[in-house]
Amino acid sequence: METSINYEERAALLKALSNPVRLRIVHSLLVGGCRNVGCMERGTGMSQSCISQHLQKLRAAGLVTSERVGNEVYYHAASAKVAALVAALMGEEVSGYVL
Amino acid sequence: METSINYEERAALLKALSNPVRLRIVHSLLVGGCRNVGCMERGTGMSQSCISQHLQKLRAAGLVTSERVGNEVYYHAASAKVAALVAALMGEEVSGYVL
DNA sequence: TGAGAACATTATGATATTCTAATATCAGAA
DNA sequence: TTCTGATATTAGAATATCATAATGTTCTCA
Repeated sequence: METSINYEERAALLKALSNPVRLRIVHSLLVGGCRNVGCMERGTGMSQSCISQHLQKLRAAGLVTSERVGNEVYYHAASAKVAALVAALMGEEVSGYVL
Repeated sequence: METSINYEERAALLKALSNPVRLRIVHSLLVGGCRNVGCMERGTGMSQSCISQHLQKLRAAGLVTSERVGNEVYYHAASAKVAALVAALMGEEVSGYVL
């Protein structure tokens, strides 16, 4: 059994994505959908606090980055690696994604 | 925000994989490593019960299948979809994997 | 049939996750 | 500066996860 691979780190990546709300958020970012919290609230029906906490987890895991523009904060998928993973999961083409 | 996609189901898939021990087990199956419980025990250092419970979760999520051969039970990765997902995560080629 | 090997299941305590409610921060407009 | 909208953080309860210990089950072989 392979022992040199960092399974902890990769499992943590999956864990950060393994929640329906977070997966939806990240997928939405990749397909050019919701980028700020308000839109995600409306899209998911979850509370503002809940969305914000999920975004915090995604940030902590390095899956998304954020950028403040005036009053709002805009999110982006952090890397091509994330895109590749989600594409494999969703059965979609990475070429259709936006970072 | 896309609403017709089943994020619940896909998140559940990720969740089943999002544990270091389970990820290692599935990856091992894909690269032709450990196939039975005893080998996984030795490879991970976890107890027999613990491995068995993880295998149960993997089975329940449809990630692996099992096959009894005499005294032992042999496991296999369940689908090409699983292989594609793990390949994307690990940065490996699906072509090097076995189902 | 009986013992032992290989695996599965159950019970349980410790820890983690996830949501809601309440409160705090931060930027722009009046 | 004060109000307001947008987002973040904190506290807390309900539920889920994970490892261990103990017990069941199933197969092989003597």
